[in-house]
Amino acid sequence: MAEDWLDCPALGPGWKRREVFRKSGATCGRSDTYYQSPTGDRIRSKVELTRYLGPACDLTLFDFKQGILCYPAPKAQPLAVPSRKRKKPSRTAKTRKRQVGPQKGEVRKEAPGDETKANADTAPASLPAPGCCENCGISFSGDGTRRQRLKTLCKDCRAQRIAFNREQRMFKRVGCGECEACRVTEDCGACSTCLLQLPHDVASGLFCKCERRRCLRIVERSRGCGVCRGCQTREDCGRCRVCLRPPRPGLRRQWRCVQRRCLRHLAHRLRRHHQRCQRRPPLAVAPPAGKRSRRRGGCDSKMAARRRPPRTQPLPPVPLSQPPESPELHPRALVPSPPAEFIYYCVDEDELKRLLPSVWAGSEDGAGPPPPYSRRKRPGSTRRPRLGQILKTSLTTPTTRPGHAQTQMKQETGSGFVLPPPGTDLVFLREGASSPVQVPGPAAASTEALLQEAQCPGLSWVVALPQVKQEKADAQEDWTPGTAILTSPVLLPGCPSKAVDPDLPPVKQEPLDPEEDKEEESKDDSASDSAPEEEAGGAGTPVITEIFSLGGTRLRDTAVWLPRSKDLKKPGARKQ
Amino acid sequence: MAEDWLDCPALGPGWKRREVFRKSGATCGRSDTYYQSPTGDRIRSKVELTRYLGPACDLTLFDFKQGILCYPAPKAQPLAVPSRKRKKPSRTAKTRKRQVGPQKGEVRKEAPGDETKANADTAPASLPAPGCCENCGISFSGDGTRRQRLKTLCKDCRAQRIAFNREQRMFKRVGCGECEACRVTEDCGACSTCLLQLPHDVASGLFCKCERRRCLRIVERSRGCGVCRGCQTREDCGRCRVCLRPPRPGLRRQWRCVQRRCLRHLAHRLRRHHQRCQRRPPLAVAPPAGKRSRRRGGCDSKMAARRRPPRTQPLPPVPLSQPPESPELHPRALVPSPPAEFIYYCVDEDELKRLLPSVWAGSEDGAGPPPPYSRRKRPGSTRRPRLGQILKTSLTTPTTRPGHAQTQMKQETGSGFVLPPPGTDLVFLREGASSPVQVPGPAAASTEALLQEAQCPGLSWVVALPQVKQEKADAQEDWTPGTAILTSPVLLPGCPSKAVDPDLPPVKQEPLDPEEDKEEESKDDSASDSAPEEEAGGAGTPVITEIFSLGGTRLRDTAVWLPRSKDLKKPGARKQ
DNA sequence: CGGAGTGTAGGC
DNA sequence: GCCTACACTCCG
Repeated sequence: MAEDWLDCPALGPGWKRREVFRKSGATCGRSDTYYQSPTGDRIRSKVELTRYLGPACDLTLFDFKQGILCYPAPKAQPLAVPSRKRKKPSRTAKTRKRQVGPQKGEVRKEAPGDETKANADTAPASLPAPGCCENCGISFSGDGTRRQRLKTLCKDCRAQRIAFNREQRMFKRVGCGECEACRVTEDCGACSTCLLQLPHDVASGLFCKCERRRCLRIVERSRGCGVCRGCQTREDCGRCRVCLRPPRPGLRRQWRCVQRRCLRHLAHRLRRHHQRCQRRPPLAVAPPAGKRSRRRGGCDSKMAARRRPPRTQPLPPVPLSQPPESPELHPRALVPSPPAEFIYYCVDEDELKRLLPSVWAGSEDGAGPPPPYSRRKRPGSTRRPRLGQILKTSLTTPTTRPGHAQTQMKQETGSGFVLPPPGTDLVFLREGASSPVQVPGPAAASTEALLQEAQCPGLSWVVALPQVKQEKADAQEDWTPGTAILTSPVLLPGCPSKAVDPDLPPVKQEPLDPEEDKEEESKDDSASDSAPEEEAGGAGTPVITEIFSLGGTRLRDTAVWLPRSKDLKKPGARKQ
Repeated sequence: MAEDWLDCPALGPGWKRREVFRKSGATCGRSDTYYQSPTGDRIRSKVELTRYLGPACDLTLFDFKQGILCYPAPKAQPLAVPSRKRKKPSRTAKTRKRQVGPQKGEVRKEAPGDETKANADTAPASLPAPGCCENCGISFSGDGTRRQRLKTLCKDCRAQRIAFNREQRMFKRVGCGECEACRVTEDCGACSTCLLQLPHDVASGLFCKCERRRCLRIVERSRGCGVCRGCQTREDCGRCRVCLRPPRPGLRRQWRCVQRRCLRHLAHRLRRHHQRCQRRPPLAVAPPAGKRSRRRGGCDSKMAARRRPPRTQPLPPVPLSQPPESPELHPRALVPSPPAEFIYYCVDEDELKRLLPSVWAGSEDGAGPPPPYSRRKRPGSTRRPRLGQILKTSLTTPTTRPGHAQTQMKQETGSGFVLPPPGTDLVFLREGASSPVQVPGPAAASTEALLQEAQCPGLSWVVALPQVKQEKADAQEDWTPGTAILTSPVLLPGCPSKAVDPDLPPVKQEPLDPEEDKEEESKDDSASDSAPEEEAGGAGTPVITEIFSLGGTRLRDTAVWLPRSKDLKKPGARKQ
C-alpha cells in the first residue's frame, strides 16, 4: 500500500510495482498501479503488460491492480433460486479474478442486475407522469441518458444530480477540505475507527477516517433528495400513521412523516416493486429516517442500499440440509470465515420473525425445508418461537458504551448473553445496544413484507452476515467474535487481504439472486436514495437496512461496518 | 496551421498563440500549444493561463488547444428516431467543449453506440462458432477482454490485432520512416494533396501527406484482416456472382470474389445485422474490394467505416418538410456550410435509387414526407425518376485527369454538367470521374437494401454530404463548390476552423440516430474492418462507403476527403 | 519531449 | 456505480 516502487515477485525478479493514489481531481483517492520491467519500461495497464510480455505469457491469473497471481476459484455451487432466473450465474473472467480477500466493488460487480426494463409506464399514478422530470416536474422528452438511474430526470436536474453525486463521492473519499471536520488534523482517538486503529490516511486507500474528521458535506442518504415536495415539507402532518404512532419511551420516532418522505425515492421504490411483482422480494430496504447516524452516512452510498443475499456456502461440520431452492436465507450459508463481506440489517423484532421464520420457529439443523416463499407474509405469522425467545431475551441486555464494546460483550457472556461461538451464523445487534445476538440456527430473509402495512416498529437490529469467501473446512475455526458487530477478525487489521492465507483459493460468492443485487440507485444518487421510506403500501416497518461489501484493500467507507456510534451510545457523537 | 506565432483574438489583442508539433519520440505527431501574453510571457497550459489571468477570468469556455472560445451548444432538438432509443445524445461536459469546427476524434467520441448486445447466438451458422476465435478459429474461453471489438478474438489474435492497429495509427500519423515512401523527401507536386496545396507536413497535424510519401506500411481497410480463410484465398472462385458478373469496359471489377472476402469482417457485419433487425438500417457499409484507393486507406480507421447520419438541420431558404421521424436521410439536412463534416458514399446507380428514393422520384422541394421506412426496399422500387435522370446524364460526363479536377469541373459546367450552386445539397462524383453531380432535391439514404440480393453493380459514386455544424441562415451563402468533391470551401485552407466566423456559435450536430453511430470496428481494427463485403444476403451491391468526420485542426487523414486518385485517373498512382 | 498525473469512454 | 485502459494536460 505504498507510493514507492516495490518488488513484484509475481512477475519475476526485477519487476517493480507501484500504487499511486490520485491526490486531486474528480477521481481523487483512486489509485493507479504502475509496473516497471526489469529493463525499466513502464507499464500502466494489464493490456500494456500483456503486450509487453507477448502473447506467450498468459496473464489471465495475474491481478494487475494487486500485483499478485490469482488462483482460479473452485467452481462454486450456486444457490439455486426458485421462480427466478439467475443472471450471469457464471462469469468466467471474473471468477478467475477472484481475490483471496474481499475486493473492492465485489458486490457491485457481481450483481449487475437488470433494471433496464424499468418503465415509467409501470409506475402508478402517484409517480410523476411519464415524461415529466421526477425532480422538478417539468415535462421533458427522453433526450436519452443511458443511465437508468437518471432517466426520470430532466436534463438540468440530471446534470445537477450527477455533479452532486460526483462531489459527494469526493467528499467521502477525501473530504471537501474546507469544513470544520476536514480541518481537524488530529484523530479523536475515541471513535470506532480510531479505536479499531484502522488506517485513516487517504493515501492508504482505506478511507477509514476518524469520525470526527469525516467531511461534513457528505449528505446522508436518509435525508432524501432534498428538493422534492416531500423533502421540502418541514412540518409533520400529524395525521399519518407515522405521526399517529404512539411514541416509544426513550426512542425517537423511527419513521418520517408520510408527507415528508422523499418522493423521488418513493417513486423509485414503487417502480421497482412493480417490476418485481413476479420476482423475489428485496432483501433490504431503507432504514428509518433519523435513525441512521452521521457516521454511517460515511459509508459509500452505493453500498448503503444494496441488497445482497449471500450465497449459500455450506461449511463443514454443519451440514446444510436446507434445499438450495429455498428463497429464504439460510444462516448456515453464512458461516463467517476470513475474508468476509458483511451484511448489515436493521430490523425489528417482528420483522425478524418474518425475515427468518425458520430461525424463529426453531433451529433444528436441517429440519426440513422452509415454507414456500410468500410475498404477503404478515407480521404476526411467526411460526417458530424458539429463536424469537432467544432474541427477546437479548433485548433485555444492558446497553454498553462504545469504547467498551468488546469487553462489555465478554462480560455479557457471563450475564445471560450468549457470546457467539465459532459456529454462530448470525449476530444481531440491538439498536441502541452493542450486544450481539446470536442466531445459531437456519435463517431466511425476506422483506417483501415491508410492502405491507407494518405497524410494528419495535426495536431495530443490526444483523451481520459475513459472506464466506472460501470454503475451506477449517475456516470456521478461524472465526471468533471480535468486536461488537464484527463477526470476522480478518477485517480488523485494516487490510483484510493481508490477513488471508494466500494459499487459500478464493471462492467467488455469487449473490443469491444477482438481479436483486443491483442497486438501481447506486450510481448517481449517493445521498438521496436510501431515504427511509417503506415501499408501496408500507407504513413504517423497521427494515433491513444495509448490505455492505468491504472492498479488498480499499475499505473506502469502513464506517459502515463499524459499530454505529449511536448504537453504542457514544458520548459526544457528532450529528450532521 | 503553423509553428509560428499567430494572433489569438479570443484572448484579446496582443495575445499570440503557437502550435508546435512534436517531431519525434513516443509522442511524435502530437502538438503543444503555447501562448504569449501581450507582455511577452509564455504560457504553456490552461492552468498557467488561468493563473496568469487571475481567478476573475473564467476560462471555462476557452479551449486552450484550439485557442478559441467554445460557446455552450444551444439546446439541441433531438431528432426523434422511431422505434429506437437514443443513447447519449447529450453530454453536458462534452457539450461545453464543442468546437466551431469538427474536432479530432469527434466521430469516435460522439458515437459510442451500443453493440454490447452482440451475441454469438444471433450469428448465423456461417460465422465462427461461438467461443471460437474469429480469426484463427481456435476455441477459446472468453478470457475477458473488455473490448467489444475484440471479443471474438482469442487472446493471441487480439493482442496481435491491438499491436497491429496501434502500429497502423502510427504509420498514418507519421509513417514508419523506413519504407520507400517514407524516405521520399520531396513532394510529388502532382497528387491531390500537393495540388490542393494542403499542408503535408507531419508537423502540421493535418497529415495530408503527399500521396507519394504516404507510408507504405499503412494497410488498407479494404484488404481485410489478412489472416482469415477469405483473405488467404488467393484465387477467385470463378463461380460466385461477383466473378460471373460481366466486366465493365475500362473499369476493374468492383467487388471481391465472394470466396475471398474477409470472414472476420463479414462476421461482424452479419452479427450487427442480426442485432438490427428491428432497428434502422445502417447508413453506410463497406465499399467494394479493390475499389478503394490507397489514398483513402490513409484515412483514420475509426472514421472509415463509421455510419454517421447527419442530423437534420434545415437551413433557409429551403424548407424542411420531411418529418424528423423519417429514418431516411433527407439531403436538406445536409446543406453544406462551413465548417462541415463530409460523408462519402460509394454507390451505384441502382443503389442510389434505393438510397435516395425521394430524390430519385423528383426533387419537389419539401414535397411531403417520404414513404415510411421499409427495410426491405427492392432495388427496382424507384418511384421518382427525376434525379435519376440527372444522375444518368452525368454518367456520360467525360472523365477528367486528376491534375485538372477543378478546371475540368468548370469546363463541364458549360458542357451539360451542372455546377453545384450554393444551394446544392448533394454532390455525386462518378467513380472514375471527377465531375460532381448535383443533387438538388431531397434525398434519403438507406442501405438496408444492401442486405438484399443486389445484382446491380453499375457504377460507383461518391457522395459528399457535408454535415452542418451551425445553422445560421446565411451559412448557405458561404458555400460555393470548390473542388471536384469538396463541397465546402472551408476545408481548403487546411485549417477549417480558421475559415469559420468565430462569432458563429457552433451547433453540435447530433447524429440522426446515435446508436447507429458507433463503429464497432472503429478503434482496434484500423486496417481490416472496412473490407468490402456486402452484408448478409447481399451480392455485390456497390454501397455507401464511408462517412468521415474531419477533425478540427488535426485532419489526421485528410486524404479521405480528397479526390481519390483512382477516381481521378491519376497516372502513376501508387498502389500498395 | 518525457512522464507523472488526471480525465474519461466504455465495459461491466 | 466502479474499473480498465488510455488520451490528454501540465510541467520538469
